[in-house]
Amino acid sequence: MSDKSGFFERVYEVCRKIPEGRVTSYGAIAKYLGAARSARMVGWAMNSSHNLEDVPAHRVVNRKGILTGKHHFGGSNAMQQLLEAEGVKVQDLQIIDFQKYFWDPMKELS
DNA sequence: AAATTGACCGCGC
DNA sequence: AGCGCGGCCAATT
Repeated sequence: MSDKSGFFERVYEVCRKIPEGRVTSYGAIAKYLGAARSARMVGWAMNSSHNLEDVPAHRVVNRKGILTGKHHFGGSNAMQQLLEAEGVKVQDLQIIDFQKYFWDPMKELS
């Protein structure tokens, strides 16, 4: 652990710090890591994080609050179910009041 | 070993 | 105001 050799390890760490009932965007995480332009990389990190149980990737959505990666959660609406189960209202793969549930790592963690 | 994709975001026209 | 493209790092084929 403490393997800072990878950009991913850092992403996992932030994802794990996401409180329940809260969501964040790829760009926010990327920006917190100092790579605002590497938002795509965050998506890849999640792909690996899929093997890790400590990383709630279902709390990570895109900038619009849309569950872009719900297809990677098993091909079902599992991701939406998980969010709703935590108190986040999701409609048609889009989070309602996304701005209200938005959790900024560099603003909350700072 | 090289080329392409990948759960994105911000800017340009 | 709407559509398109380039950029970032790494993994996959």
